[in-house]
Amino acid sequence: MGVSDGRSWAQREEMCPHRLVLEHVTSRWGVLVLDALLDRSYRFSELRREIGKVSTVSEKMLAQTLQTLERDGFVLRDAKPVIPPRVDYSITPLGREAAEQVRALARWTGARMDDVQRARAAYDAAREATAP
Amino acid sequence: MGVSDGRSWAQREEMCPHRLVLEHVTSRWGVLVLDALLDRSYRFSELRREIGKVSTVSEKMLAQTLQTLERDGFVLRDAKPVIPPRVDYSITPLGREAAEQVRALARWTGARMDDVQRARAAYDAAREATAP
DNA sequence: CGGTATCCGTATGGATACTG
DNA sequence: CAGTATCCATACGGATACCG
Repeated sequence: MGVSDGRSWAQREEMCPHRLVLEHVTSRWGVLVLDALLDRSYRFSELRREIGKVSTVSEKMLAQTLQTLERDGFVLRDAKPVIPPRVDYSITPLGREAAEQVRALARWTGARMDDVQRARAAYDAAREATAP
Repeated sequence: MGVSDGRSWAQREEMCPHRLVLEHVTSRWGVLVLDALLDRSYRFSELRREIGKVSTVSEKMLAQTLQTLERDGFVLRDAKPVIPPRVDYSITPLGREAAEQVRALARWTGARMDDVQRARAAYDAAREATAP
């Protein structure tokens, strides 16, 4: 298992297995993929563009993320045997449960951002007073 | 902002701010710290040992994680001016809200592990059939 | 179009040593 | 004990090229 085996640390098998799954769904791109698929299914490039509205993702990382989520049973991959190729990604019932919780958490952070901002301002101010 | 400035990518300021906060609470060690502090407060090394039951964390990463969570207003740091030093970490009301959701998500993944395992087995079997 | 393969710079984070 | 500072291996992930 070398440097470029294409698997993130969150995909290798160590520690308790459910920690890994948690890492998958809360990973950088996992969150955005699940959130997008919660609303509707997407084709690969379409999904890349949708996610790109928030943060740019490379093809490699998107493919990797989708594979991981598919293997875990959260995402369904439907490759139509047509030319040009067409692959649709949708969320599974299991994935929906995960995605809803992830989205709830994301919404919560959004809603509490002002509290966080104030906490940060206070923290930074306190540090500036001690170490100017 | 160089190589060893001690801040993870999740701590640098890019993309929508609430994505950053989400990264903080769902980060590798953030999850474990919040989960531990949800039950009671801990001293630094005590917390390190507690988390170590699941996965070993370096002093550096634990300190970094605690600082980030403190700055976001999720964790309260109480440094007693005694010798030897004693620092207690506890969760704030805001942090509790986050931690409860994170714990719920963690519990969910634990509860659904058998579904995930089956999905993985099916996925792997399908791949083995195609590319033996 | 929807990927996979390869290369590669660099942020990430672990080990160690040191300090108050 | 509770950190900070430093060093450094590596895995993370972006860019590019190419294939079915």
